[in-house]
Amino acid sequence: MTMQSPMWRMPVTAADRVLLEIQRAIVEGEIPAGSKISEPELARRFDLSRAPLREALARLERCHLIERIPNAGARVVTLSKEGLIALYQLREELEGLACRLAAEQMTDAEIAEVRALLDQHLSTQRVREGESYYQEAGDLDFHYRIILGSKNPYLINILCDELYFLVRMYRVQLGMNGPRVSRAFDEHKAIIHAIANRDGELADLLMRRHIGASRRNIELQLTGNQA
Amino acid sequence: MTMQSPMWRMPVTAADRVLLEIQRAIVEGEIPAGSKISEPELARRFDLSRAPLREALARLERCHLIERIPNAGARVVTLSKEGLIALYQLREELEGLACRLAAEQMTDAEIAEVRALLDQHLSTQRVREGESYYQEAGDLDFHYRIILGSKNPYLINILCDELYFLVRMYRVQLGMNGPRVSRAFDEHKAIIHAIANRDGELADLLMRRHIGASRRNIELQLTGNQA
DNA sequence: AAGGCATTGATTGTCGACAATAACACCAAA
DNA sequence: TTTGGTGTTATTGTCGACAATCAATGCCTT
Repeated sequence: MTMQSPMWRMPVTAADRVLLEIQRAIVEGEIPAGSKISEPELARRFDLSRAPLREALARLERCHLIERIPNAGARVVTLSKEGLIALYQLREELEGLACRLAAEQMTDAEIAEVRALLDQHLSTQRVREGESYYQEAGDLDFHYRIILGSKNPYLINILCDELYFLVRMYRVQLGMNGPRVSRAFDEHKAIIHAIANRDGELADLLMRRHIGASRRNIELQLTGNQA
Repeated sequence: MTMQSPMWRMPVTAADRVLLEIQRAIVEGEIPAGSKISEPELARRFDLSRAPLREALARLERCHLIERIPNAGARVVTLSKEGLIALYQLREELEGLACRLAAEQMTDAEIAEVRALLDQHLSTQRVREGESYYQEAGDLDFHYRIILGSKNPYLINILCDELYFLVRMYRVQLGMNGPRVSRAFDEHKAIIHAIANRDGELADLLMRRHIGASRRNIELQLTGNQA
């Protein structure tokens, strides 16, 4: 039960580097959702052999960004309403659990760090109103801290390494918008406040609501723009 | 959101076959917990190249049976009390969710199938008292049905493909014992009964208790035999 | 013209060899 | 004796080529 403490290890190997690049490309839609993955083409594009590329593809499948069929190739996942709902059902449950665990596992120092982080993000947010990137990064930071605070390696692995790339893909490609950007800060503060009070049940409830609201927000975009 | 409907696809490729063999070997302790994995050695043992073997190792890492460190090799996981608790915390939460979803997603036909399955397992169990294998297989069958009944692809993937090999490893290597073998049947019946009544909350509660009891059972073995 | 079948083409899966990195042992100096 | 450095060895990461499999095209038959 070691599972290295830095969330992502430094990309030391070629497979690691190309994995990060392809992850970014897929999440940001540079490689379109639903498109076919060609191993030779990607190998040429990133100028490496197919061996490390296949290693990267295996990990992409692990975080649900591509789907592979033996002897038939891989496709980038397609975003859908059912997929979003299934994904967020899990997020609600798992991050709710993370909150309960964090309420009894996080040190006072770690909690203080998160609060400082929130204030910092709030100030930068006020300046750059509407800049979705900072909201994105700030929100991710917050959720990551809570998840890590659970101190459960399996939970951390599932959320941070396997599910969050898909979450980001939905959020980036369908866009975050409107009044949620500022409301999210208040919800974050309420959650960390509950954790600071060691009230795991309340933090759980608030986190589920927070994630549920986020899901409905994306769901609106999804039903409005396409389908 | 396709994710092929048969839980495990037929092992068509060499990597698939060797993966199954190594999984079994690790779960049953034939390859001891904590031991180092040597790629050349395993390649000779299973008479294939390192390419499909590394593919298999990547998937073994995915289901937490081995831990890899770049440029340093892989080790079989070591079983520990903390690991067991962290694993079962997740199981309780996820299978509880599976029960709530199954209560509203499973068809009457699927529910009837599970009930038939339970009766069948009960009869074979009465005959072969103490044969832990049949208990193991029957219990797995039951849980798999409920999980599949949730109809949530991500939940199914996490539980069946990533977590359950570790669960089996704990159960096989530490042994199931005592009165739980017969009690489990009653708990299973109660759970499927709640699902049949479309009472997701109750099924959730019963499943969490069921898994919690199983955890305490293994925990006893773990603290008694070693450490 | 429609359907089935074989052939062609491309892609994936697998192999053996090479290069780069890390673990290990040994030796020398403090 | 211990510590630091160094050389060796073994393991992992990467490469290019071959074999097996699948998708597509065109042809033949009904």
